[in-house]
Amino acid sequence: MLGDRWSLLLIRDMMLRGARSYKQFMQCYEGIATNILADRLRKLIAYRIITTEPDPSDGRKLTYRLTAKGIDLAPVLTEMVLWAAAHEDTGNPALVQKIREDKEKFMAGVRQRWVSGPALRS
Amino acid sequence: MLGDRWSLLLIRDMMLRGARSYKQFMQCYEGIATNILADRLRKLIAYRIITTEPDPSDGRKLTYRLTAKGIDLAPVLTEMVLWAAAHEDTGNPALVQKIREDKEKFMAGVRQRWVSGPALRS
DNA sequence: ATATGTCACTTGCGAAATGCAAGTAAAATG
DNA sequence: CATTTTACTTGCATTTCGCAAGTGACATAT
Repeated sequence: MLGDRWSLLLIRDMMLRGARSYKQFMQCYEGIATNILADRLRKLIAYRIITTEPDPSDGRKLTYRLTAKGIDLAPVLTEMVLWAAAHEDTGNPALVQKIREDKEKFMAGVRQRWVSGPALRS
Repeated sequence: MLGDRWSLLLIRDMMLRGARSYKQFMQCYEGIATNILADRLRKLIAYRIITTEPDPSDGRKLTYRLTAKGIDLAPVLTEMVLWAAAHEDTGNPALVQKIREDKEKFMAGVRQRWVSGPALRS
């Protein structure tokens, strides 16, 4: 279900980088093909990990949003980031430091970003 | 790196079910093709997540073992099991209950099983 | 000692998934 | 009204996967 190359990366981009639109996904982790991105978003919606809603200020845009089920993946992603930081040389040492200082606080922050509102990034 | 259908399942089978031989992997999560299994084991060895050593009592057998790096995936797998239990109907409710009661204790147990010795299962 | 069985694979091949480039429709912008 | 932007789709070549059928080293039974 999440056992493919991209699904977890997309969720990571939503959680850690705040990606919410097709275009942002294309930019965030460059390398995903447009057809694959469309397919994975469709599947994540089918699995009820994300939802989509139209942007009221721009009829072209869609906003992708993590569901409660998706937000509940925060502990998994958090542990993955920590593991990668410990065993691979990976980006964003500041983020890792922040997570290590207070894991629970970090995850609370992730959840907070998704409870409501159209806010972008942090 | 772990972004394929089988790698994480293999690690899960080692951690949770104590799988240590090719044959056990074939039986544990039936459905993996033999060539894919061989390939994934090779890659996991290349990534230094597992190692292999010959069985002294039987020249045909090989024993696969998690490295420290592999054992460090325990928190990731643990959170995945909890997530799956919360949002999908998945097997082994007893295990989930055990994890929920004391997550740290459970992970300590996982680590303990891999520090030494040829013991099988639990 | 030879035949059969077991274990950890490899090989070949069709099917499915992926990557890439190009195209499209609807809405926004100049 | 022409051009851009956004979120896709389509076609096609390449890669990966799944399945069935070997293979070779070792073990076991006769």
